[in-house]
Amino acid sequence: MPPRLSQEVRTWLHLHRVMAAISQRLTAQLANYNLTSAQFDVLAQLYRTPGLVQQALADRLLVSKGNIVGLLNRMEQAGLVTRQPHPEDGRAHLVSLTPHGTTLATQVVPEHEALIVECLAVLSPEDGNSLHDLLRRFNHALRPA
Amino acid sequence: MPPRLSQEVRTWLHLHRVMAAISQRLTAQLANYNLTSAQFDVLAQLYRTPGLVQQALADRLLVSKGNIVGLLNRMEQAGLVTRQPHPEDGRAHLVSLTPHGTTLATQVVPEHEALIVECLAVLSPEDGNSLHDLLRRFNHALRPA
DNA sequence: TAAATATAGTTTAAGTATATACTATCTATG
DNA sequence: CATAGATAGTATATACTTAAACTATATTTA
Repeated sequence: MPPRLSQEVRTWLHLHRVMAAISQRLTAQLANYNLTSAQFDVLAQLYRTPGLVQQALADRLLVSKGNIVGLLNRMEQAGLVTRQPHPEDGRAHLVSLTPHGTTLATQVVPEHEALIVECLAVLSPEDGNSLHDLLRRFNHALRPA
Repeated sequence: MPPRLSQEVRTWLHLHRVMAAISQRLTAQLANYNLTSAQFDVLAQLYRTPGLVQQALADRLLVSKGNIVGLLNRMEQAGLVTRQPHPEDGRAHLVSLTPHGTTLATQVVPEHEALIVECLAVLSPEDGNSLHDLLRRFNHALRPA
């Protein structure tokens, strides 16, 4: 007979379920554009910050550099991004959106953000503010350790 | 020049980073026992609720039933779980922990929960309560849609 | 400057995850 | 009872993800 779960564990489970519920909707929306969530993340990052090197992309998306390689291979294949040699660093590649990638981003990034806003809107404005503030502080407190 | 991100999008990004930071620590702890996070989830679920059928396991862990197949194959290989024919349903398999799996669970489940508690402890008790309450309500509000 | 070290990107192996189609069994309806 | 539809589990194809080893280029330092 296992003991009742602590509040902390239940918080962690709630966090998982909230992420899962929202991710599911976002993934479904992106599927309309033949984009996976991982590919959208790359697209949106390059849309906001053009001309990143692969390692910078990995750092910003919190994934390994090896992950980025396969992701960019598939997105290059799909005509969304290009890799160009870095003018100053012979090891690095500058990654950019193609015109097609840029066009897609201008369409899908705002829709994606609108769906996030819609998901968050199930909370009252006060709760939304509280959650944002708590998560921001939580994130900050977790950083150094 | 992209516009500033909305508060909702920033909340979503904070959620991602908090999950990533905590998941990283949990994954590192589980690696000491040669367990992946996915395998731990199966282990802990069977520890708390012995004798589940594969589909029930998939439902509780919010993953596909196909995912469970490969997970159980590897865990069976590692001597952690067994599959037995269901006594009343010829299609189903009852999944149980082996003695080795049970022993491992009694060790690693409390350590895992302790690390979750430790991560949540970077927040004040009041903030911890607020976060739990907000996420519980958020989760509930997201459910029907 | 030469050698040691670090970094950018790639490759590989293993695991995770989904959707889809398939088999076997169960359940409900005619 | 027969069959039509639902469900449990599996197999396959594709994609995501990491860690580790590797190559090539930069940087540091002796």
